[in-house]
Amino acid sequence: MEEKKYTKYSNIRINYKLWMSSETGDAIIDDDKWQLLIAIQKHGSLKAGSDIMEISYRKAWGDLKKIEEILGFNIIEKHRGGKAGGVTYLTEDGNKLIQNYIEFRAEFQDAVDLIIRKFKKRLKD
Amino acid sequence: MEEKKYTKYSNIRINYKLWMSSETGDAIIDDDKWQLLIAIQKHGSLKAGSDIMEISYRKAWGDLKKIEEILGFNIIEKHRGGKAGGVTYLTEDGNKLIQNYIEFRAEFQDAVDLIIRKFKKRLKD
DNA sequence: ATACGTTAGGAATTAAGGTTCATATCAGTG
DNA sequence: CACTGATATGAACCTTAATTCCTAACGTAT
Repeated sequence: MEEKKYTKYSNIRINYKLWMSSETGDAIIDDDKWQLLIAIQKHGSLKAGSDIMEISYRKAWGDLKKIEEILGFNIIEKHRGGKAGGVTYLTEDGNKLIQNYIEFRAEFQDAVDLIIRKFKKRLKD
Repeated sequence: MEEKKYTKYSNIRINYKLWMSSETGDAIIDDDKWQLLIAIQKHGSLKAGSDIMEISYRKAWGDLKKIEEILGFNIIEKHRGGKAGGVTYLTEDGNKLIQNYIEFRAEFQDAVDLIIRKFKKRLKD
C-alpha cells in the first residue's frame, strides 16, 4: 500500500479572491455581490436576495446603491408597493454585467486552478 | 485621429488577491506578509520590516507569531539584545516558503494577466 | 553600570464594517 | 380604508481588527 507522503507544505492551501472595481479602486462586483444579484434575479426582490445571502437588508441595499453610484448606471430596478409588497429586478445592463462576470470568473477559475494544481504538485517534491 | 471607443465597462478594472492558508483556512501568507518577510530578510529586523511596511511593530510581531503557530514550524529566528539591539532573520524553512510563494505568485500573475487582458478586450465589443 | 535599540507581550483605544432598530413610503388586496 | 410586505434611510449599536501605549527583558558598547 502507498504511504502518504508528508511534507512541511502538505497542509497548505492556495486561496484567491477576485473582483471588479472602477478605475479608482472602489469595489463593484465580487463573488458575494454577484451571488446577491443572482438571488435577486431569481427571486425578484432585494429582501429575498439578502435573506438568501444571509446579510442584512440594510447592507444589501447599501451595497447596491454604492455600486450603482460608482458604475454610473443602474443594474437593478426597484419598485415598492404592489402585490408582493415590492419588487426588484435586474436591468439589461445589470444582466449583462453579471453575465460578463460569470464568464470571466469561470475562465479565471479554470486558468488558476490549473496553475495551482501544478504548484501543489511541485510542493510535494 | 482615432476616437477613443467608449463603453459602459471602459472604466472597469479586474482585481485579485492571492494567499496561502492552512487547510483549516487560517491565513498564512499573503502579499503583505510576503513583503514583510522580504523586508525582514533584507534588513535583519522585525522592526525595520514593520517600518517599511508601515504597519505597527505590534501587528507584525503578532502576525508572524500566528503564522508560525499555524504552520507548526519556525520561519524566522529572533534574538534580542546585542550590537544592533536585536536581530531577526529567516530560517531555512522561512526562505523556502517565501521562495515558493514568489515563484508561485509570478506564475499566477502571468497566467491571470493574460486572461484579464483577453477579457478586457472582449468587454470593448 | 548605564545607555541603546530591538524583541516580547498585555492592555486600552481607535477605526471600519456590519447588524439592528426605528420609522416612513408605497401600491395592490380584502 | 386598514393591512400587508417590500423598498428607503438615518441612527444607534456591536464586533473585530489594527493602532497606540506601556512596561519589561536582553546583550553589546561605552
